[in-house]
Amino acid sequence: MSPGQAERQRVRRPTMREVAAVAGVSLSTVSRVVNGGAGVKPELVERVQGAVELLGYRHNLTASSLRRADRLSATIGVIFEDVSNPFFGSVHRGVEDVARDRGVLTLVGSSDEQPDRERELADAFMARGVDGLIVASAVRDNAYLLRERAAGLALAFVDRPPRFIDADAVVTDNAGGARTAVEHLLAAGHRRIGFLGDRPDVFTAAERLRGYRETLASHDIAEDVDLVRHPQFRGVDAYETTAALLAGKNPPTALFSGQNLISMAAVRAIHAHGQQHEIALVGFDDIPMADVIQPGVTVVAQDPLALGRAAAELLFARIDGHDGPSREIVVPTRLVERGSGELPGPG
Amino acid sequence: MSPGQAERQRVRRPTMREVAAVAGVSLSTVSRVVNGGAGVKPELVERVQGAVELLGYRHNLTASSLRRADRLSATIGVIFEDVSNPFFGSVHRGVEDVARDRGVLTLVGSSDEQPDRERELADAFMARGVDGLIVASAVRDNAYLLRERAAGLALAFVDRPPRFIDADAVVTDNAGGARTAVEHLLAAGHRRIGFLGDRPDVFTAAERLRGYRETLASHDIAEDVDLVRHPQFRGVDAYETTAALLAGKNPPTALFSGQNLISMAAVRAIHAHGQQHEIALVGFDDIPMADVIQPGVTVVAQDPLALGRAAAELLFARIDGHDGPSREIVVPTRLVERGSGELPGPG
DNA sequence: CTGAAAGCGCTTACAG
DNA sequence: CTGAAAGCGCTTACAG
Repeated sequence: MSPGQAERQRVRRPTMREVAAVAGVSLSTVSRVVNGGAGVKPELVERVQGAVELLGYRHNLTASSLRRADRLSATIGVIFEDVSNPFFGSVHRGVEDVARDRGVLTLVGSSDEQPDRERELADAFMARGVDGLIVASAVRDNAYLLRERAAGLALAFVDRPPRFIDADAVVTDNAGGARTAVEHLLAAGHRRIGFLGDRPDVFTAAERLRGYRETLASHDIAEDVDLVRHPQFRGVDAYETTAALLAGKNPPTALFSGQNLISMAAVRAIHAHGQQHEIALVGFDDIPMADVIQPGVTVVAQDPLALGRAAAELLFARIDGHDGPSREIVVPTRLVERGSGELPGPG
Repeated sequence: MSPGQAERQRVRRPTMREVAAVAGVSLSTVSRVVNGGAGVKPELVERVQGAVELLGYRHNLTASSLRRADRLSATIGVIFEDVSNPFFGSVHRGVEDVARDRGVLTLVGSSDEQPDRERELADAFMARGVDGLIVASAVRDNAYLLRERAAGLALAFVDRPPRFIDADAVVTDNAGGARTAVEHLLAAGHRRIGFLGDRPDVFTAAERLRGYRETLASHDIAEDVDLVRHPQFRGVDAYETTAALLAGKNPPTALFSGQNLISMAAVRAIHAHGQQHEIALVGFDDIPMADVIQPGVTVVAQDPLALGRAAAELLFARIDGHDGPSREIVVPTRLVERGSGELPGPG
């Protein structure tokens, strides 16, 4: 039996009061020393530090922030669709890097694109007294956050802008990136370009679809509704959706896939049917190993790290008391030509 | 100007005391209702709930857990090497899934494999009163956690076992997986098999190297130290290390790469030199799009989701008071043959 | 510069 | 079944 584990319930963590007793000073003095020691005689500082060392005292930030004037917990909450999606993994890292410089920790949760789950997470974060919330929102209406914000919660949206609430946001230039992608395929001579993307009630998907449509329209190409597909579930279903699209009677010669997991499935499907040197493809958002696949997968890359960093910076500005009008930062995309997007069309 | 943001400092969140006043009951009764309402007259429950609704009262878990007997914060801390590494993204998701079923939230941080950063994170989590810690540790000596555990912190190690502290752990069968990989390459006729892996002071790297060595020894193949390389930095440097290894005077005919990011770099280097159909490769840990690359990348796959889930389950058992001896769960690997590992050797 | 006292928002014996 | 009181571990006016 592990003695440490067995004693879990018995041993108590020393308190400031006990440190004070050992150091022979008052509770107030210990608090002052623990919080930086401003205006405390060096001799007392030393005595308190000795007692802290001796007892193994650890500051209780929970009790501290409950009593402190600013009420800050040095903790923020982050809501993503799925922490195991590499895109959000990088956004997460961007947030963490900025938060870390401020000594702030991040609570993270996955909504799985379910509104109820998103609200539950927001509630749970609030109950734990987070100073702010960064959210890649999956709901149609973010008004549920109005009351929280009024109660002092700082807010920043990332990847998708807020709806029915005025708040800071950092988004990728989705429509612009989609235009770049489709223009690129048109320039290679394609006219029948398929679109694969999330349901359009996801903001990013709607924007990318809009960019696709606008570009076709500006080239006087009538939209063929049969070429626009929305896989219900990512991964397997996107694979089948791609396969079905390519097996249709009048298939596209090129594809624009509007999300990283969908792109991976589409690439897989095209390769499975041996059409990787015939069907052109441009994906929105970069995918791993895209340069090693033959042909290389051309993408309109996002900058998820920058998204996360910018969102955290906007959030901390609010936490610091900035109360100017809401800001929206649009992060540009970058076309990365690797081969699949440069396959010539029939035109 | 956004009115909500401007009023951040002015509006206060209603307290239980205010709810009590509005409902015309005592603070105690409000507390009882908020915590489930056991033993409170239905009529009072209703009145309290009405006041809660009216005022928009939100429970303050921070204050609650400070006063509660169990002291539980319903929050755990998780330390990874890097949250943007897809492997840890999946481990994270496994942890979250189990925690979510219990209403527990996760604080997450990246250590970047730096011992100081790991200790800082552990301190920061402790200061915020987490109920337990799941850690993929990067330090040589985890004794720094002894005092925390004695003070009641539940502990579970994931991906790497604890050192100098007796605690629960969930690890992949690293040596066994490495043996499988190297046996597979030997069976294909290879005798000169290179090893690419993290520095051996990382536990997983040492274990995989051990599996590699044991397998060679069991086949009476003398180790060639020139074939064992430890890229200092992942990514770019692993690429160059691979290129240098293959460009040597007596290069290997096969590679065993001991980590996902290193495998990606190795695949990239092999392809860049057009040797993807000559140099066999088996990677430890699966990599994205491995099935689409030509030839497909053979790997010994881990199950990161299972690692995360199991670690969370061990942790919650401790949080629930289980005080049996420490347990170690070893998660098996799975060989996934895709082509690169089946390229024949000269033997 | 230091300490005694009040109180952050809540839970929990205790008495009625 | 309900309420008044004490107190979780800390910070912060306030007085000395």
